[in-house]
Amino acid sequence: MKVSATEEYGLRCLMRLAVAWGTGEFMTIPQVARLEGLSPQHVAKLVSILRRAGLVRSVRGMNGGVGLSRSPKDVTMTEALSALAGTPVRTGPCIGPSAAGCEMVGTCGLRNVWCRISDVVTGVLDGVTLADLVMNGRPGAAGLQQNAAIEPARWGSGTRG
Amino acid sequence: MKVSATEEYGLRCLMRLAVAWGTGEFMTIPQVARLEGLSPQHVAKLVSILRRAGLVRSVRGMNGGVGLSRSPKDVTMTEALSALAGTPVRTGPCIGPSAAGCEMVGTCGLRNVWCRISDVVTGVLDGVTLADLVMNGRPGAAGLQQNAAIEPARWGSGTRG
DNA sequence: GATAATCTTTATCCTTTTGTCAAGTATCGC
DNA sequence: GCGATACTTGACAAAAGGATAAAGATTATC
Repeated sequence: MKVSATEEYGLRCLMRLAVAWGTGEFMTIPQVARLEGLSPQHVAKLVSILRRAGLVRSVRGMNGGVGLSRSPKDVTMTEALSALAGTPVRTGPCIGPSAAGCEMVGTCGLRNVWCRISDVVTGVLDGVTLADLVMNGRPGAAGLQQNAAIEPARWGSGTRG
Repeated sequence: MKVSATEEYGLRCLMRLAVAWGTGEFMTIPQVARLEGLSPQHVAKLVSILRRAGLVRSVRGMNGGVGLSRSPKDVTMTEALSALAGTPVRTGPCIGPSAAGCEMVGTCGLRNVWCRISDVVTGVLDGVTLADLVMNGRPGAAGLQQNAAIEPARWGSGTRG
């Protein structure tokens, strides 16, 4: 069971935008890329996925940028992962060639476990918002804000969207 | 977050062997392959992983076969998935190129969530044995035994290992 | 000892996932 | 309008994971 790179990096980008939401609102893709150590094109691809899912808004042209389309407090990890991977937890029950011939549908013990796991994981993810991620449930979030300040958004005073 | 094919099929093979443990003890790789709709070579590879991990025992030569090395009641899904994938849950916290430059180690909200998820998933997996998987927690396991009877093990009377 | 049945191992191919490149489109400021 | 800045998109390359093929090693039976 594994978290894909797209999920991990996509969430990290969302966290950066969540920090920016509290400071200068929008960031540019190169800024996010630099902070995360990724190429701008890579971040652009992740952002485009998130934009199509409605989690991120973008403004093209000079002084453009990307930002969350709503408050970090209103975006759960379940939503974020669903956007990035289609569904937060992709388990069997019957993947691959044996699916068609699986004579155990409905009574499959393995399937039952996958369902339980999906439930408990979704339970955790539902309870965590982007705001929680950034605040980390404790005052340590100051460290995050510091990082954001390295490359402050330039449009802090503008109203956007 | 996703369960890999190796994990899914590996567990299914273990379930077949768990059923055989209660009937004729050992099965051949082609038998397991036929029941699961996989190629014998593919099953052989999965079995070899499980064998190296100590979960499966094999006997070469004529009348050989593969079987669990201990009772299905003593093998948890945590063990099985650890054998098949190195660790039951592979999440970040810091995967890929941004790992080295991650300035948030220790205070990373995302990492904390991954840890919580790993904990709850492991909690479920620890509580499920191969015997539970096969019995499905209810009397329906009869269906499984029927399937096993399609290709019964031939060495039911022999003592092995 | 020869043969057939069976597991073992290595190499190879295919598919999916990741990541990059390059061309395109939109906006602002002059 | 022109150029600089930024996002958008589709094609492509690299890497990882999944599946197959083929040759090898081992054992029971005759």
